[in-house]
Amino acid sequence: MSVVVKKLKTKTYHHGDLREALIKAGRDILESEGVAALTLRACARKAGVSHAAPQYHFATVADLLGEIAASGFEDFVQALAHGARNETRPAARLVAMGRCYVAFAQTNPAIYQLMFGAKVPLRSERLQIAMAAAWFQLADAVKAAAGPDDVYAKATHVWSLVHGFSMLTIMDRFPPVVNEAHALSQLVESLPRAIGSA
Amino acid sequence: MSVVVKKLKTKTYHHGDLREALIKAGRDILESEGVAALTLRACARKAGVSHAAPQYHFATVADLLGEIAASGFEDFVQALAHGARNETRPAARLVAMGRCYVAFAQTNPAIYQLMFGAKVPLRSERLQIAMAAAWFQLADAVKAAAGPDDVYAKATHVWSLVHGFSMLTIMDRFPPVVNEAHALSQLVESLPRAIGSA
DNA sequence: TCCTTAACTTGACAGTGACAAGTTGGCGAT
DNA sequence: ATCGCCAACTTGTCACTGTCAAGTTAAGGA
Repeated sequence: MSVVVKKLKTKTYHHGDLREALIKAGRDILESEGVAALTLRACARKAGVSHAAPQYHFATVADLLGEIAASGFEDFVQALAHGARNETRPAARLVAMGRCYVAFAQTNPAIYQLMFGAKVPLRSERLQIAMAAAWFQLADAVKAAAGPDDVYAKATHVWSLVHGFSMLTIMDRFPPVVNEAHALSQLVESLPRAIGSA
Repeated sequence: MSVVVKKLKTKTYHHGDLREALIKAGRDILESEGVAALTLRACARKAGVSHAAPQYHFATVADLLGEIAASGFEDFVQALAHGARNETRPAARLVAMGRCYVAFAQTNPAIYQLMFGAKVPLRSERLQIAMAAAWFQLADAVKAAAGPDDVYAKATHVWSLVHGFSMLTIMDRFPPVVNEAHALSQLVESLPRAIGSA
């Protein structure tokens, strides 16, 4: 086994690469059991190590959660790019990106909740980079659709809108009178207009 | 003491009215120590009872949190009404309400996080009533400003926008390049336009 | 081959929510 | 008036959490 591990990784101590394995385990737990089950000891169990093993790689549980969230943000950035890849008109690109944003949140509610929840500190560098990438991707789409004037305020508007809708639907916070699919369409279609696009 | 209690409440057993005392204790903890410190046992300590006393009034910690959140929603509804009381023009009322919404969240981040967080279940009747009151207050303002067409989709839009902005600022999720005060002004001023108001 | 030390395990502790069993004291029935 | 019932509480315990401390293992350079 150590031979196999040696092949795959340079850092090949007892486990192989426990750090990444713990992050992967966390993502699996999130998907299968939800954010409430995402526990340091649960990650350790899933990775097949003792409950104190993570300590060596993550000073605190918050640090582990931060790295899991960072990995989620990386996927999120990919999803946003992928969702807008076919649209060439800037306004349509923005709409597609908005749709894609909400779709990611609704398809992966657990990781999305972690990413934007209070449990993860912002001190992870990997997290900050991935968050910034997501932000500037959105800001770029805004700039392309509405010009360089006041881009950040406009991007803040767009982000607030899609994030708010995503969270409220995930949490089931809208009353039954709301047709969420209809409201979503109205909402994303309004994005170019909201930022003063042509 | 039992005489005093008897005067104030009909349900005057050992404590007096532990149920409400626990909710009050929870709100105090939220304000002074934040949402992470809001624990069943912490509420019991603050109310001066044993750790298992809450069990009798709340089947589970989630039920207690739900009632605390409900009490927060009741204040929230008051704040929204109070914030818009001076504005007579429908569009200005909506803007004022939006500003007030964000102001409440930023002034009381802990209770706001609880109210819209994952820890509280929606099964509390008091919570549902207070949530519905907040929702319909906003929906009414929307209707007054933009007419009865598609009110719920428009209210969903407004709610998503102010909730998203509130949460993202509370959680400090915007990059430093964003001027939050400026973005907030742009955002709330856009509300009438966003719902097609005159 | 041995020795250092990174990477892990074991064990303990305080804190959590939940449950079970014992205690207290207010109030209705007599 | 007092007696007994039972709602409202306390005490004690359990499994689980994150964190720390101390012991163990094995990879890789000398």
